[in-house]
Amino acid sequence: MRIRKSAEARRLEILQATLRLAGEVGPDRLTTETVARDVGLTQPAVFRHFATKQDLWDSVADYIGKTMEAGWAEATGRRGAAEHRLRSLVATQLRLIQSTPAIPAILFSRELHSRNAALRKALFGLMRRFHGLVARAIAEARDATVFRDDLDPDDGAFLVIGLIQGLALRWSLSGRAFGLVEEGRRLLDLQIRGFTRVTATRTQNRRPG
Amino acid sequence: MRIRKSAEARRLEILQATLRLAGEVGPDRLTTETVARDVGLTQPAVFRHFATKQDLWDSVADYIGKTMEAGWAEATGRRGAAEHRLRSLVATQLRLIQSTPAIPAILFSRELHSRNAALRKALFGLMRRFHGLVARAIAEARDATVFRDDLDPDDGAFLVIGLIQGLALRWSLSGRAFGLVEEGRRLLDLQIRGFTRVTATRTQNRRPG
DNA sequence: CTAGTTAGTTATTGATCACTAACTAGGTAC
DNA sequence: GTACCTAGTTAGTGATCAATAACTAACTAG
Repeated sequence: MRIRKSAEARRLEILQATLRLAGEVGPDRLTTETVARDVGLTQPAVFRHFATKQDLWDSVADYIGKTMEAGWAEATGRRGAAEHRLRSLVATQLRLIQSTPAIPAILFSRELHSRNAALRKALFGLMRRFHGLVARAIAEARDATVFRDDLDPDDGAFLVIGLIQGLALRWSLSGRAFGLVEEGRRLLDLQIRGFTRVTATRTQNRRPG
Repeated sequence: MRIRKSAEARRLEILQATLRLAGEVGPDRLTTETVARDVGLTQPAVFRHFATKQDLWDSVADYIGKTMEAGWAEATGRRGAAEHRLRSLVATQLRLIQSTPAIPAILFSRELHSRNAALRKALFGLMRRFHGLVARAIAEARDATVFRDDLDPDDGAFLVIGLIQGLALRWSLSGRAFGLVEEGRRLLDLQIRGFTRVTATRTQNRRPG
């Protein structure tokens, strides 16, 4: 059967299928045949829309980047306490990973990186931008005397990002057996408790484990 | 030229070459031809020592596991404060990653996982064992009233492991541009400061940023 | 010295891919 | 309704790999 669609609609279909399938079989094992079947096309039809497979990956990276930036803009745009903005950033990122599990798979895939330096640079740049946003939220919370004043915002942001990445990896290896966002909230609570300035009167004990 | 060696010696040579090269070109892009050339053999000679490539990967995973367990045993064997054991565990792991950069590459490689469920399970099991050791050290430090008593050891261990993984990923993406162990020590200091019980009299301020 | 074993070789095969060439049918402008 | 454009098709190519077949030279036991 031959179903014709507009070039633009097909491009988007192929992009999203690639992204979804990359999360299932792994970025490097994903063939154009698999993508084509998924969107209901023959394999060569993919090359009507993307000159090379590399071009397809570049577009995917671009798509991920735009999606992330949009999410971050929304999370940082809302007014409120810096600590709340920090939570919002992390939650947004985890939701994005949960809905698009290919993201860590692509980020972690050394294959794609060594094959394509541009993609690696783009992903590294994205990570740096996210780090900047997190560090900024931490710095503001520190300046508002909510976080300890000996807390280095850059290092704090590295810990928060490590929290996300460790969680994403464990989630991935576990076969996506738990809720990323809920687990993330609990861990972030703990991490933030460690960041928080402790006044002399406050002792906040819970019963031990 | 035909250089004969004992089967056992060759097996080890091939294993170590695979491990090293996996870190350079990526686990899934690594061909038996590349491995063979590296140890000075022809490609089919590899199959004199490993029945299939899968078998080679299984052996690599086993080798990594044994190396890790040995390192952990040494780090936890030494007597001393629980907090010191925690630092020792993290430092050991980072040293291991620094000397064998393929480890995160293999751990993160979704390709290998989807192709080989056994490998994935083995790696997940290793991660769980490490998590157990870290959690135990944290629990002991908490019971010794060094760490806060509302600190859940499992969650604390997840944060510490996230620290390692985030660091390893950043190190890998950055082209291994910094010292893993030093950077790790600084971040672990920060993380442990967040775990530490704060007595009412202690305020520990440094000048801000 | 000889027979058997084994770590190596060269040559080849079959599978899997990305990508191309040549053709075809659906949509649209006039 | 005809000419043109373009999103599709089928068929096929060349590259890359893991793995095999058949043979060979080095070592080793008797």
